[in-house]
Amino acid sequence: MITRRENETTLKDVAERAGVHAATVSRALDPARQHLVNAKTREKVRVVAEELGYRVNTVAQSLRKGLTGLVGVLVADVANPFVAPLLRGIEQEFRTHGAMLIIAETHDDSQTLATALDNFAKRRVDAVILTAALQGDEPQVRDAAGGMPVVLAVRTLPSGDWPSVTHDDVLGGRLAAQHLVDLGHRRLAQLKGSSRNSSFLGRSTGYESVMATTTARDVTGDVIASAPTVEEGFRLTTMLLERDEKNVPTAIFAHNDQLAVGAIAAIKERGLRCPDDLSVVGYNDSPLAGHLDPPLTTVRLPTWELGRQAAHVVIEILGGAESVEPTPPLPPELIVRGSTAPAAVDAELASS
Amino acid sequence: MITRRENETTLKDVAERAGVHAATVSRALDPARQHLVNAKTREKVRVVAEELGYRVNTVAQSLRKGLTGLVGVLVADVANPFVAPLLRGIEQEFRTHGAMLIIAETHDDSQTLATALDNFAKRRVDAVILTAALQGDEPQVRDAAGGMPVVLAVRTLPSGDWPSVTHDDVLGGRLAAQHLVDLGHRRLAQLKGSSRNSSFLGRSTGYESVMATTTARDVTGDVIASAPTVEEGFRLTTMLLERDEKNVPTAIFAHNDQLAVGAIAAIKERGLRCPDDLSVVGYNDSPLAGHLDPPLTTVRLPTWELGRQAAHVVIEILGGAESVEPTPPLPPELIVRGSTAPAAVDAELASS
DNA sequence: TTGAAAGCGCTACCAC
DNA sequence: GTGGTAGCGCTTTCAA
Repeated sequence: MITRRENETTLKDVAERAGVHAATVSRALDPARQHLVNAKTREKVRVVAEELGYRVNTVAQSLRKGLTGLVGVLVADVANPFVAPLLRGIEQEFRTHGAMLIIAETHDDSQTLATALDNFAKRRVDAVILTAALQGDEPQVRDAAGGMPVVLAVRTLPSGDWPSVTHDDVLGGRLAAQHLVDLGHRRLAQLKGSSRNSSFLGRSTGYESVMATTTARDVTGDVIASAPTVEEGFRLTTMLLERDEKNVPTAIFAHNDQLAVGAIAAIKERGLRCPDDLSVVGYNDSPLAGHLDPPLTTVRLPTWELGRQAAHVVIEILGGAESVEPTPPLPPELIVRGSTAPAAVDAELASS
Repeated sequence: MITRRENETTLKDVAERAGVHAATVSRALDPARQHLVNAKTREKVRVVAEELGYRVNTVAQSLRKGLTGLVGVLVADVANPFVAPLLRGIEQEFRTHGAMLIIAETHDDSQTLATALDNFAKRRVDAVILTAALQGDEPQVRDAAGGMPVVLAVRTLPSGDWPSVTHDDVLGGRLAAQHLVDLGHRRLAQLKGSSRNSSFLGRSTGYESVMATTTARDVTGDVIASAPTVEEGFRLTTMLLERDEKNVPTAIFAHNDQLAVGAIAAIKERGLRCPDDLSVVGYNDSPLAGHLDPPLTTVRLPTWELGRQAAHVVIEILGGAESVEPTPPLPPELIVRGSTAPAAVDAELASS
């Protein structure tokens, strides 16, 4: 049996002790309405409230106002390194508005996503920031969201039904591919994440757009990581390295740092060296990326800023904005470190 | 102006359409009370509720029941690598109870901690899991917590006023120190975090208990990291290496992986090698620790399990348990990798 | 400037 | 097995 909290000081208690009506206390304590109250009364109320250790009951307030000051944030995986800065950005932006964040994870499962959204809806969160949308989730989001405002962050959805704030993953993919091509690599491959995830899809698109305009070959084939993990990076790279020589890449663009780390491990395992034999580019600039062996060349994202912008869009919507201006995708930055190097003299090239 | 949500389907709407009383709908829809309702009525209500897309209003429910199903989790820093598994453990344990987590950060600032607790209290969370307590925060916690149950996790407080679930940091410190001593190191040093943080304090205690029983020397001195970051690890280690030769350690126990990474960077910067010249042990087994250069020897914590246990204690308290049995500290595990090696033949030793 | 009354949506209790 | 009533703690009219 769960026991309910007892003996809480209520508005009425304060009112009685201060010798005024509850409504007056309510007004006196609300910064937005204190001016309606006589300065003396206001002070009296403040003092009594203090004495009694009064604390508003946000639950009652929410019921009455129809607003909870709660924003639901849905992430695929709290352990993902970009989640922390994202949450910080969101929190920062909401801090002045007194909103708090309620967080749930989807683990990239549509059913879990639907359930989480439903829970948010029952709790009457004022809005949802959804960072875990996968292509195909539209019906779940539409149904479960009901009347709640939803803002897509990090990952977007093709339908365009919801405002979204994203990184420019196409640019990130281009930056990575161009860097490798510029280093003289002639056979490149991607370690791709699921294309239902718009971030990964964008990275592929960017990479491919570069490959389309060079004479370097894309030897990726149709490999896709079943999950963007170190283990998958290792497995897929091992497969790439086992191909006949003409189809082994000399440079790999991994869709995130974990895949990249797995790739490097596979390269070493095979007795090859990174970057001497193969170059590897990661994505996300995870916390210790610069201290890996070798230090990882990767793409850095302004995720904190993205969080702020997503929160800002929410604030606009809640403020009654008819339509929010589309936010341009935030540009990433290539961080060149030790895992990429000029291509070794290449048989294919030499024979031409 | 913030607009309030309109046109929500309420219990009453469902009741009218189903031709029954609201109270009946309430009973029919609550798994715990459906048995009080005639099967036919129950089904009828279910169907109508479905049709109308009815969703309980948890806010009203909470007000009435005096229970929100919300648990506040206070962390020092969401980016800390152990936060993710901790949250998962907590969430996992609460999932069946339908509770959700509301999260706030303290950045190790007492004022921020007090404010966050106050916000939790206003929102009438059912309990707080506090992972960010620092020695000296007792008054803030006592005041701000008011009537809320508080469970200390990860970090504990000397006063013993609150139940707490922790890792066995003393053991962790001993494991690290013993490992280095066993490798033959004769001059060891710690990279210590603030002793107001019980985790760091425990690690020191463990380390010192080992040092007290060997002939190896502790050359730590009174250096303490102002923050447990890579930069501080670098700065402090540089200082250690600049000392006269007899006081330069050949092995370093860093209170977390970031400090360890900074230490390794400083060692390299000075033209020395890890582990050939100096061994380094970290703490936490951060995600990419095994892929650093060199792979980091570190202490792994069962943080997921800790989260589960903390949540479990909360559930017991909410269940009305008079007193909860103290939870024994969870044992960590030493993960030996490449950053530690036998001590080089030592001048001090050779001359003896 | 303050008070009184109503009601947000729900559930506990008591009648029937 | 079901209905009625009251009330959780607050804010918002409206009236004085």
